[in-house]
Amino acid sequence: MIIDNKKKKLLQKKGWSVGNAQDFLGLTDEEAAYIELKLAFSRKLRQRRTRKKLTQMQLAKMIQSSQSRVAKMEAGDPSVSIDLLVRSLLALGASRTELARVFTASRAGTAS
Amino acid sequence: MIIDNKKKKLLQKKGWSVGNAQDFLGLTDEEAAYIELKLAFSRKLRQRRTRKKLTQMQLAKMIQSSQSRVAKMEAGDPSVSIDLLVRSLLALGASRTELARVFTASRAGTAS
DNA sequence: TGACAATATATCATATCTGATATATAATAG
DNA sequence: CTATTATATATCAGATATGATATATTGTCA
Repeated sequence: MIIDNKKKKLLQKKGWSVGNAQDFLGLTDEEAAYIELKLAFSRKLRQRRTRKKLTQMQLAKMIQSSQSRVAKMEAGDPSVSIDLLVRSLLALGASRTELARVFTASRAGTAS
Repeated sequence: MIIDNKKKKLLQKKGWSVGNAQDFLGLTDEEAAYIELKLAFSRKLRQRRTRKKLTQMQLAKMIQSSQSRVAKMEAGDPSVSIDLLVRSLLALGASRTELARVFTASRAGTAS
């Protein structure tokens, strides 16, 4: 995803999580869906972590990572893979059902 | 995931997709869940592709990749990320709901 | 205000993933 | 059987992601 990363960074510069992504830059449907998905996982991660009253540092240790990377995960940084997000959520005890819900609840601002 | 890759390869050597993964090597719950998840995506990808009567070569072009990588994706090769699997599925037109179902239908042999 | 904890952002060496290529092994048709 | 097409497996250079580290920013409490 060479081009996408640039696009994604641009997206982040504006506070894009306000609305729904979809092509206000030249994003294809897949690209938009993929980005939204990652952001949905980001939100879920922060939600899980804060609900458990864990600091980013504590979570970092749990998953053998660093505070800065946790911050990036929660910020939806382009340098973070879905793999890492999923593994982190699993480490936080997220169930399959909960992970599945992330997909259907992807639209920004969906509670849960 | 340094150690996991080795474990995963070992898992593949045996025809492990028969049963359910879970710690018959020293897998933690998260590790097992993560691996099963990836395999579930693999199965879904092949399903989507064959239903559309596409060859691996054709799919490869659709996602700017190579036939060999598609084969690896469908084989659940450790060198394939969830990101790539998800992006491929999106390119094949999979809906969010369909992706979500992958999570809950992860146990080997679940139809759909 | 200042001190302290939490989070954010930047950079970088190394690990991992990726597309490409080559080649091997099915699978199918003639 | 032998072509032909599809799929699998191996290797590798280049691309991307990762943990670590440093530092900046943002709380929060006294």
